[in-house]
This record gives sequence, C-alpha cells and structure tokens, in this order.
Amino acid sequence: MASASYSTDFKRKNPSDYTNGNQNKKNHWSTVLSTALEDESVRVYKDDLCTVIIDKFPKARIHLLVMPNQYIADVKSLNNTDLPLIKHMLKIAKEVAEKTAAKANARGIFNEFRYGFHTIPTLALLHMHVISQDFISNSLKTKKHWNSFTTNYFIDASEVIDELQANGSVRIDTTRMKKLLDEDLKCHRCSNNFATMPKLKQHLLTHTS
DNA sequence: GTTCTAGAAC
DNA sequence: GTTCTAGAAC
Repeated sequence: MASASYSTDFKRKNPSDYTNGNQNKKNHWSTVLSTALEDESVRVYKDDLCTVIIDKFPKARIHLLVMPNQYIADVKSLNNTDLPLIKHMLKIAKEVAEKTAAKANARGIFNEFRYGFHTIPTLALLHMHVISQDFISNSLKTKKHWNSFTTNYFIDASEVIDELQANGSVRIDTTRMKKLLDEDLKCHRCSNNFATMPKLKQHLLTHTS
C-alpha cells in the first residue's frame, strides 16, 4: 500500500489545522449552541424567530438561554434592523421566565430575574441569558463565572435595545470588559466582599429562603 | 464553555 | 496538610 510507505516526517496535519484556528472546527466546543438549537430535549419554547433552552450548566436555580433561529454571532454584530428581534426575544424571555418560576412553585426569590448578554461571549451564536438572581448552583464555580453575571460584563437586554435605538449598534470596550472578570468578589445584593468563591457561595445562601 | 490538576495561598 | 485558584487542553 502506498499509504504505508509515507514517512511520519511527511504526515499531514489534521485538516482543521489548515483552518483559521480551532474556532472554525465544526465540532469545536464553541459551536454547541448551534446544535442545541435543534435539540428538542433541551428546548422549552420555540417560535418563528427564537428558541429558548435550559442552560446545560446553570449558574442559578433558573438559567435559560434565548437564541435567534437565524445565526447572529454576538451583541457587537447587532444593528438597528435587529431591534424587532431583540425586543421579541426579551418579551419571550420574560414570559418563559414567569412560567418557569411558577412551575417551580417558587417563592419570591425566583421572581427576580435579569435578562441580558455577555459583552464578550465564549459560545458562538447570540444568546440572551435569563437568570434568577439567587445564583445558587453547583455549576457556579469561578470568579469569571461570578463577575460575568454581576459586573458590567453583563449587559441588560433593555440596554442593548436602547443603544441600538440611539446609535444603531452596541459599542463594547473589550479591554475594560476583560478587566472586570478579575475584579474582587462582591455580593450583588449587599456589596460585601469575599476572599474566595466558596465563602461567597455560602454567603449567597443567607439571601435566599 | 468545562475538566483537570499543579502549586499558590492559607 | 488542606483549600482554592488559574492555565493547558496536541
């Protein structure tokens, strides 16, 4: 066989090495949301414009993702023609959040949600987080997790809508955003500071009945 | 995004 | 000695 005579010196690299980095690889971890969009087992709502799924690694008791059915990369690639879509996504987000909270037989704590986006996302395909503000979850582990939801690294959907209406786009200061992930751990409710994630997580329990 | 784990921090 | 964080993942 001819192939058996190839010297390892001339062994071809994996085809993905010829693409512009791993991000372009079809089954790279950053593409999981495109798969989730089609996966009925994680879906809680779908209409002509958007799909809602349960986050696979929820960072609070209720953590959902609202995604457009048509591919949009992220917040910074939005323009004013996307306004009706984003407004629709926010409306659906609130409806599904209310329903999910009621279904969970929740008391007051579940009624408080934030709806918004990571300014610098790690997963491809725009996704609006719907996240209850208890932040009680085994999947909440790192400082980056915490700061990505409780600092300005997280931009509210209402602010995205306002900026699109005012400027036609959302300007994101990448350098400033990255620094926010390294900020000290601060409780989002009472502003107490904590040295470690375990201490913060223990404190969060005191805010939840 | 997560998992794993070396070694920093305590 | 144990807890906890932070960077590599071929």
